[in-house]
Amino acid sequence: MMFGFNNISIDKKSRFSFPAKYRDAFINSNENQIVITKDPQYPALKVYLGSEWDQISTKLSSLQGLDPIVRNLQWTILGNASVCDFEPSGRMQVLISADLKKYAQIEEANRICLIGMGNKFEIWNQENWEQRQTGGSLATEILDIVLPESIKDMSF
Amino acid sequence: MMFGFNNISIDKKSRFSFPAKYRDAFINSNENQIVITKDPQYPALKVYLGSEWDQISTKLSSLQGLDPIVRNLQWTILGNASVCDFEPSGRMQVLISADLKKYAQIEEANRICLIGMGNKFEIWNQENWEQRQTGGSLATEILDIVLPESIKDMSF
DNA sequence: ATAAAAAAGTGTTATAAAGTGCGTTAAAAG
DNA sequence: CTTTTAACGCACTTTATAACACTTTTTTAT
Repeated sequence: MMFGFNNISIDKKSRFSFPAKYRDAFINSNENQIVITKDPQYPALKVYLGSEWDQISTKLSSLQGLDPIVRNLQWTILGNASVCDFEPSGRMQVLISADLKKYAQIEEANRICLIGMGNKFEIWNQENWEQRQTGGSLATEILDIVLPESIKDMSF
Repeated sequence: MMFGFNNISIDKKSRFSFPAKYRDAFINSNENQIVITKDPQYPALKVYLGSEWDQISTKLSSLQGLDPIVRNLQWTILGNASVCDFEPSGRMQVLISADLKKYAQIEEANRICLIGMGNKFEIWNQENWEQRQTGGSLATEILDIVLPESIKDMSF
């Protein structure tokens, strides 16, 4: 399990490296892939370990896509996923694509917030994160989703 | 069980050590990890033993994150947790990260209040603690949370 | 269509900062 | 007075990041 707040840098080529404290967790769970995709509610990114992603993506893609909310979630989460090969014993570096950077509004910044949420991470633009944590609301956030039964038990 | 009030020092590298009186309790419960995170209501920190943390974090991360109140709690508690390896037979020293120090308003102080609450501890800035104990209210405290059913039975 | 140039991606190294461990001194407790 | 505990200082280790070099891919111009 990976927890905690990290303010880290992204280099000129849009790479960041996971803090060393997560290395053991990655090695123990034997991960060699990392998936970055859009957060469906906020201007932020989700980062899943390969095994976790397999479960989520399998379940999500099997749902009935005629429901508009489900379809939207499928588009957002599945349709923007970027799979990165990942070497836990190495530098644990990953690239953030231009699209995802744009979505999370971290285009010109060289720092991001990487938030360990247990079985996944979130990536935030620093200003957005601070605003959100101090109670401010963000222009693009989507809160009033009425969830269909099929995904009420899923957590992304 | 660990109880009682302690006024202790933090060194230049932001480490503190648990008072020796808690050593037996740590050894008996066979803990080798300590988790420090934000208190969701007050400008203070919570300190959990590893086993206690496992329960809380597992439950909290399994909840439906599309609910904004749940998501906020997940951010605060999971997203700020700092897991420290911990040797109960040794110096019982742990590091407080810069972020957590800032949250608890203990940035420049070299003393903190460590309060044993049974199965967890709290860490307070001394002035805040005194003010709180004498009935004063604190600027950043958040009291008016309406909890969803899913977390009404949890205690943090 | 081909070659040159530019851009994007990958990997390595060096250095400053952050974190860790341990011995010594000072203070408190028995 | 002796023993234990807390606080401090120092040295060592690890980590993060910026800078640089190289490779691959894409774009541009002839």
